[in-house]
Amino acid sequence: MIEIPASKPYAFEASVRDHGWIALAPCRWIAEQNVFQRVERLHNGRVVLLHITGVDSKENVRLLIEVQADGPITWEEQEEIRRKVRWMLKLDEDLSEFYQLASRRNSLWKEVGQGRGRLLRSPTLFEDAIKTICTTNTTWSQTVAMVARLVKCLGDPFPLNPELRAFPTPGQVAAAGEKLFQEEIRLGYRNAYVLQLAQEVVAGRRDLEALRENSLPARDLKKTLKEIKGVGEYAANTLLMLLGYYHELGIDSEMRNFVYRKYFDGQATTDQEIAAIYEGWGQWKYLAYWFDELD
DNA sequence: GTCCAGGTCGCGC
DNA sequence: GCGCGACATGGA
Repeated sequence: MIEIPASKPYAFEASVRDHGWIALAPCRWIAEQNVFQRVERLHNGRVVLLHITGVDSKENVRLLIEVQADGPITWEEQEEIRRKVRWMLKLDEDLSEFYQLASRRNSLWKEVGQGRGRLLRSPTLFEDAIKTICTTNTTWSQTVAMVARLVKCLGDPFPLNPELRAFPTPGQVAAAGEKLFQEEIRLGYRNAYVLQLAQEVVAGRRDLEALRENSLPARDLKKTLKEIKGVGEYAANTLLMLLGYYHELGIDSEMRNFVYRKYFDGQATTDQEIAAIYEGWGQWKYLAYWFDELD
């Protein structure tokens, strides 16, 4: 059992579930046990099953990670799991300013300040980029199905239960031919985008994971993200959000419909007017959107 | 059959 | 910069 202390406020269950990402393979929420499950392929190729749960105590929240594997876990493997879980759960992000802004709002926002907002993300930007591409111009149920097929067809199996599979590596995606994508994985016209991205990463022409290191200003980061085929304005801002930059909204049909209903009496408006709604949130606009609700 | 869903690309202007 | 049609897939 690996243990990670998270400082309060931190609402484990809400944080993990507030973003739809929990529904995308190889992640799963096990409701009966309050457990976040994920199949993870470690750097050395070993596939393990993680069961993560949060235990509330006075001083902090203890995250307990149960690792199932086909044998003992080495110290290096433990450290990799620790690092990946910290990243997925965004434990190192400082949300205090967001909470401060929320506390000035009405009581609906009070709960947000109780430790929500650490939206779930994937261990790699490669995985999040593909998942984000799979949310564009489709329905959520199809996104879930697309990602499930990608994992099922290409991911490495968990040895103790081969039906559970890890998210495929760039190499595994790149090695899958167009035919397999067309006949089995069926991402529609996104097949070509996902394949191209994987090929670029494998060829060393695109270092996605370097973008996770906070070394670029948000502006350059966004420009780099939009160079990915299939990533436009919405997807780039969504990836920026996952990377911890919330200053721009990822405006999609879902957000438009929500804002029209809540703020414009159901009437359609421009994206500029949508942005104006969240202007007061400064650097936290996109995060605020996630917790805005119809009264 | 038609429309469209948590958009983006490539084109012409 | 902006407007527009095309785009795979599957459900209503």
